Amino acid sequence: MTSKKYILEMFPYPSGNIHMGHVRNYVIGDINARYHKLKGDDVIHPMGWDAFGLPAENAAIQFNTHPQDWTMKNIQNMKDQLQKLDLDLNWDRELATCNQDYYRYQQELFIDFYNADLAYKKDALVNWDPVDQTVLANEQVIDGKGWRTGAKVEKKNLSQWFFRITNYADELLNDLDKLKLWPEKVKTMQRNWIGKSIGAEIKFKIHENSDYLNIFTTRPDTIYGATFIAVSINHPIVKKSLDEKLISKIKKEFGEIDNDKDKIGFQMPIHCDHPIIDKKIPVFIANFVLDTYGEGAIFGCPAHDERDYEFAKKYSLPIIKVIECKDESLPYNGDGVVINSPLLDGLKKDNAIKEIIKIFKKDNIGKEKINYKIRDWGVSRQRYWGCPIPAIYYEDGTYRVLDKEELPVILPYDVNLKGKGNALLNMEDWRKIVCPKTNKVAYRETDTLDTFVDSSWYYIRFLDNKLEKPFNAEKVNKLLPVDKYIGGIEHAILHLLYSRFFMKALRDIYDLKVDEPFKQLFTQGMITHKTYRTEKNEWVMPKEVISKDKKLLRIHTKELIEEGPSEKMSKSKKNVIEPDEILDSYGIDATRIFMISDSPPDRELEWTDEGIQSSKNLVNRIERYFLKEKTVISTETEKKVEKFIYDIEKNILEFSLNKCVADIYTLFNYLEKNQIYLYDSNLSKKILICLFPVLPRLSKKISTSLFKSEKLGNWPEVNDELLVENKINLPIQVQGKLVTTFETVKGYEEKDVLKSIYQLDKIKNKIENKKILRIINVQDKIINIIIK
RNA sequence: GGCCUCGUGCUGGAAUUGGUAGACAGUCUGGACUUAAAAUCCAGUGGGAUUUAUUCCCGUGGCGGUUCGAGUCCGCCCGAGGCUACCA
Repeated sequence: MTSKKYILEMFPYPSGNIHMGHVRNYVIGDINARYHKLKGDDVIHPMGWDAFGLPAENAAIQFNTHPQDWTMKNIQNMKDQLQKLDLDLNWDRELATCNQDYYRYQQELFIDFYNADLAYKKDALVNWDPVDQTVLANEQVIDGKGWRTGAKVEKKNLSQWFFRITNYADELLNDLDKLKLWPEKVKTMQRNWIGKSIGAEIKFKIHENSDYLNIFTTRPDTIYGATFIAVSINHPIVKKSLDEKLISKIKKEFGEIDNDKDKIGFQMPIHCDHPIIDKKIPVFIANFVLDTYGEGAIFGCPAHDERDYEFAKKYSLPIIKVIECKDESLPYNGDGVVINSPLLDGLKKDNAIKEIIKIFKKDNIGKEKINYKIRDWGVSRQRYWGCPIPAIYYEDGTYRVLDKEELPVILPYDVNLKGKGNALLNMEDWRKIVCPKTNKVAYRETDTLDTFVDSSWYYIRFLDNKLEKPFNAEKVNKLLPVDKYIGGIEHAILHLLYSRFFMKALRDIYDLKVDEPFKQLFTQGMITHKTYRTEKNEWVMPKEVISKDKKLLRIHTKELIEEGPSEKMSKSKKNVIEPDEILDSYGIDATRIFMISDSPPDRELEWTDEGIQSSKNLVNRIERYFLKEKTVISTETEKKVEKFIYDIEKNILEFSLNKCVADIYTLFNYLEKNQIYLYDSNLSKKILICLFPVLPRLSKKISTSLFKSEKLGNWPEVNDELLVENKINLPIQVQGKLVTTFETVKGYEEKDVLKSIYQLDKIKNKIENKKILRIINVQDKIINIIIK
């Protein structure tokens, strides 16, 4: 029975050239795709381009070109390089996210999301790069500075589009358990990112007026220990209580601290009533309270929280112990018996939490609450080179999301990128339209979508890349999830979480039957290389380094070179190996072998000259082997070949590709050592088929010369009978320690074996004059003799 | 600080998932071939001891435990890497 196999590698950003990391990624996928084809499966193995994004704009400015031209040129170049690698890809499925026939359907999806209330617009504090005049994503802010400009990032209140990923927080979390074929590490990272905490929401009444302050806590059991309230500077209560001038002064002070772990606060002219005890507690604005988590307000319990403790010490606030512990161990945030809390005394943490929530509920001052760390996904980007958001604004400030009939909103080509900020803002002709529905003047949205939106659904578009709808629901139901998705761990959270969200959202909008986009995720390791630098601390490319008299020298200048540790290949350290050059010198097969030998594919692979050379030697050796004249073939040889088929298949399926290489060596070591040559026998056919996924060129070449055909048929069925090895070397232990092995056959009679081994000198020596207490015979595996 | 992953020869790594530790490869050493180098082929390559053998002992970061038996399971400790970081 044939089945479908959708094998996908994360599509590349067209930066200009394929690098070794890509090669490793695609070789791993390609071996799988080729194997499944040989098994007779319907294999989908597409390739495309994650083609929108800021680097294109930067390059356009730098090289005086256009992002589109730059991107298209890169795509062509990289496609040529991929084709040189001879990967078995479905090029007819190719897509590029910057093409109209992709992004116009993304605009449709945006409208779907909007209509389903999964896309919305709101004012939000965003990271604003004052030099580039653009919003930056959180991950583009490094140590509070813009990654490109190095300018200190400001918080700015802007109206932004969001996707309601928080609607799916619980499902995204729970469904991780269903993803049995995902690395545990990635799932953990996603769990942490979603950050579900169970606790309580408590209403604190403001003493001076009738307002309330909501506070989220995971430790309501410590409520008696609350001695202050702290809120974020952006909390609405701040605006109500203080004037603008003072607020900006505090903001400035907060911004000026050197160590951002230092805690400072400002006491507000208001207080809160403690919800249980009859007392007032002060309210502070504190720099350590996050406005993006919980309610942006906390109650401080200094005795049982490190941050609150530090803050209380600094501002001489009372510290009340409510969990039993030694005074020296304060702040103590562990479990324990509640004290100094009349309604909770004697209870342990869990019970105390339950009890206090009961009391809160009864008095209507609080309830249990689940809080998530994950925020809604801000998708607006003030950049030109992205998918235009299909919305328009009227002069009165109202806006309308377009209807699908009004699509596409095409990204204009003639822009001036030299100005500051989003080039679309200056495109008056493009921006200004007359709304066909109202006949009113309107302006197009100039923000474009985060490029992570582009990559959140491309795996669906591949199934029908020319369809005049975003996707074909029937095909999605039939062909998704992707069976094997291969890529770098750096996408563990963002891309993979966004894609999971998209799949679930689309499922709900279109009534699809798919819950998760990727059934199996395989994260390949990076490729490392030694680093080299001159005494002047200049990085030097490996190909410029030669070894002479045990010293490393730079080829042309003869400068002395110092060798550094192996690190991820990077342009900045120049420790890169160019795939093109390797392919030219060693060929595709040797490159493929090296990509999977030595290290398991999910771990680092260190590039070495010896490694690639010995891979080439293996390829040559196999080619030479098949030139030798045929010899007599024994059953034992048949068995070895059968074992090879079984092992290599198992190892391909388990992504243990390094072991596939070992299987190949083991087989040819056996054949050559015993001078068994198979030439044009049936066994050769089987071997060549099994070599094909790993060494396609070589396998084809030998097949053609021996059998006059490139294709030798499907993956061979493993003959189980030949796999069973009857003869075994049974390990014999005395007192659990190996003494010798005994050659016998499977299914031996225990007493016969014992009789024979008692005659062996080694055993005799050990058990002479001793009493045999017990014989442990694990049939066909081991015999252990226990003596006294 | 929190969470996760992982500690096996000189190196990358195997080990049927609790049953012969070190497969396979690289490196290095010696030998064959060669005018020479590369390639190729042969032998050796965890540590130690000795009577040099079809020998013995030790050995999977450390200590302890479970078991007839532990690289594998459990507890504590040490170390490395990754992610995340004032998440209330």
